[in-house]
Amino acid sequence: MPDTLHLLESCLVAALRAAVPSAPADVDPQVRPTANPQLGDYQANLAMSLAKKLGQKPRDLALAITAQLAHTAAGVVASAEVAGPGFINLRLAADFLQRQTAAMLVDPRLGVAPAAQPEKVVLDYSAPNVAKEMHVHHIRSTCIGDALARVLMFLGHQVARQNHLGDWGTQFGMLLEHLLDQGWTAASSRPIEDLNSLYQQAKSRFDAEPAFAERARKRVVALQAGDPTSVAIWKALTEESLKHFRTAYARLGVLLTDDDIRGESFYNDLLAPTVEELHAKGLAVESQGALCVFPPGFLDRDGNPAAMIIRKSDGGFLYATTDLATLRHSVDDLKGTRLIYVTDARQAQHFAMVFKTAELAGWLQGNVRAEHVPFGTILGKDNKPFKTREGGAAKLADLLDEAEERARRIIEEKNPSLSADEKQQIAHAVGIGAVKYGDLAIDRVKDYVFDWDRMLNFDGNTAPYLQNAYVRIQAIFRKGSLDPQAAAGYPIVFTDPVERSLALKLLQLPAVIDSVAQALEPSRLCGYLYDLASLYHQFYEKCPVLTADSPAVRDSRLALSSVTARTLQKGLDLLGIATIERM
RNA sequence: GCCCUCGUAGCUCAGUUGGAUAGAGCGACGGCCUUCUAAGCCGUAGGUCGCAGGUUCGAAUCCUGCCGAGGGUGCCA
Repeated sequence: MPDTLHLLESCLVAALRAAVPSAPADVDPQVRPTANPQLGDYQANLAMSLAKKLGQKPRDLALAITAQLAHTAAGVVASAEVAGPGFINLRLAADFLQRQTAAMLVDPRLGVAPAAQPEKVVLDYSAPNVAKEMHVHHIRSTCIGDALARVLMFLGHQVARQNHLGDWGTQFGMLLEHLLDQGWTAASSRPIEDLNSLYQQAKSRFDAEPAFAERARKRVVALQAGDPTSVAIWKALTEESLKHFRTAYARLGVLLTDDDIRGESFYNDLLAPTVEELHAKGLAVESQGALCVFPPGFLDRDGNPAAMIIRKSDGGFLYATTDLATLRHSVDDLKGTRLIYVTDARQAQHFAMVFKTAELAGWLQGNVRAEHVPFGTILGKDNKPFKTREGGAAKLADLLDEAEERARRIIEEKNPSLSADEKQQIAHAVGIGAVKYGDLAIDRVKDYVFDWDRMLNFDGNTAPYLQNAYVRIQAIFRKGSLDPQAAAGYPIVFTDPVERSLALKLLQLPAVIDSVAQALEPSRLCGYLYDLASLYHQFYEKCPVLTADSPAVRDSRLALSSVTARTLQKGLDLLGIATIERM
C-alpha cells in the first residue's frame, strides 16, 4: 500500500511543478498533520517558505498550488483551502482513508515499508559492569537501546547488537587484588550480591591504602598480560556476573543474549595497534608521560587544548583507547555504516572527542557515521539521582520486584476473579511494561523523576493505558466469539467523526516509525501510541461494535478494532513491551 | 574560567526539527456504568513557554547576552 504521507507529498510537489514549472523537483512540501482537526487532516506549508524564492506572494502561490491539486491529488484530497499567510489545509477523501485503512488491516507490516536502503547498524547498549549488580540506572541504556534495535530491525536494517560489558581495566586490578588477599582461587565462587560488596571494599581500600592501590595497578598489567591466576579468577567473576545479567535481561524482556557480548576484554588485543596507528599518523603525542590525542575544538580547564589520554604513563589503556578500538572494529570487521552508542549524557564530550579523533585518523569517512545517543539521569522525588532510602545505589532487581508487586496489588483489587497464574502473568507484563514505558516515553536527553504513580497510572501516557486499550479490543472479539483475523477484508465505513480520526491516526504509523529511526527517539512512538489508544477509548465510548446498527457498520468497527489492536501490539512490541489478553 | 545539556500549568511531562488559539496526566471541582473491561469517557479551573534582545510572513522551537539547575573539563568509565 502507498504510504499516506508520501503520497500527499508527491501530490503537492506535482501540483507545485504544474503551477510553477521552474520550481525545483526536490523541494520539501512540508506536509504534516494539522494541530487543529477543525482546519483539516493535513497541512502543507511550502508556499510560505518558497514564495520569496519564486518571486510570488505566498497566498498567490498557495492558491496556484491548490488549483492544481484537483488534478494531482484526485481521489486522495477531497478539499484544499488556503488559510492565513499561505497554509494549504487538506481534507482527505473519506473513501481514500477507508481504503487505506482496509489495506493496512491486511498488510502484515501495517503499511510500514522496509527501508529503501538497508544499512548495517552497529548498536552499542546496556553495558553493565562485571562484578557489580545492575542498578536502576541501567534500565536507561538497556531499554532505549533495545527499542532502537527493534525499530531499526523492523525497518529492515541489519543490526549488530553490542553489549560492551565493563569487564576489563583498572577496577579489576583492585578487585582481583582484594580477592587474592582474601585467599581466593579460581574455584572460589560467590553470588553477585557478595561480589558487589567485595567490590565496594576493594574500592575503599584503593582510595585509602596507597600500597594496595599500587598492587592493584600492577594486577591490571598482569591481567592484561595473561597471568593465569588473574585470568582464572577474572573468568569466574565474569561467569557469575553473566548469570545475573541473563536473569535481568530475561525479566526485562530485552533481545540481548550472550552472542551480543563484546566486553572491553574483547578489544584487548586491538588496543596496542590502535595506539600505534594514531602515533604513526602523528595524531598521538606524549605529554606528561602519557600518550594523548588533542582533537581540535576542545579545551581543558586552563584553556589549553584538551587531552584525550589513550595510554597512561604506566602503559595501561583507558576507555578512550577501548572506544577507538571498538569503533575501528565496528567499521572494519562488522562493516557498519551507522554506529550508535547509547550511553549516559555525561559521556557526550568523550564521544565527541573519540569521533573527532576517528575522523582525523580516517576511520570514519564516506557514508559511515557515528552517533552518540545520550540520555539523562533518573532522579528521586528529591530531584537528586535515584537512591534507596538508605542512600545506596538502588538495585534494578529490587525495582522490578516492586513494580510487579504494585501491579499485582492493583490487579487483585480490580479483577480478583482471575486465576493466580493469570494474575502473576499480568502483573509481570504490566509492572515491567510500566517501568520500561516510563523510561522510554520521556524525551531521552532529559533527567526525569522516577514516580510510581505516573508509571502505573491507568490514565495518561503509560504502558497500562495502552495495554488496556488492547485488552478492551480483545474483550470485544472474545464476547462476540470472533477471531480478530476474521476482520481482515471487511470494508471500512465512517459513521462517526471519531472513526475517521482513528483511521487518520492509524495511517500515521509509518511516518512515526521513520521519525524514531532517524532521531533515535523512542518517545515519539510512545506519544503516537498514546494518541492512538486515546482515540480508541473515545471510539469505544461512542461506537458500539457488537451491537452496531447494521452488519456493515459492525464489520467496519470490527475491522477498525482489529487494525488498532495490531498497531498497539506492534508498537508496544517495538518498545519491548508485552500485550495481554485480560487485565 | 571554558564547553555541553536542561528550564513549558501547583506537580510530572508532551509539543511531529520554524507553523495557526501551547497540549496531556496527576491533584481540585462537576457529570457519565441494567448496555463490548468505569483499569474508561465528557466537562470546568489552572500559562509572561526562566529573563531580555535579535533573525522573519510566523519563535516554546533558531541566534546573542544574562539568571537558575545538572554535567564535563589528563592518567575511573
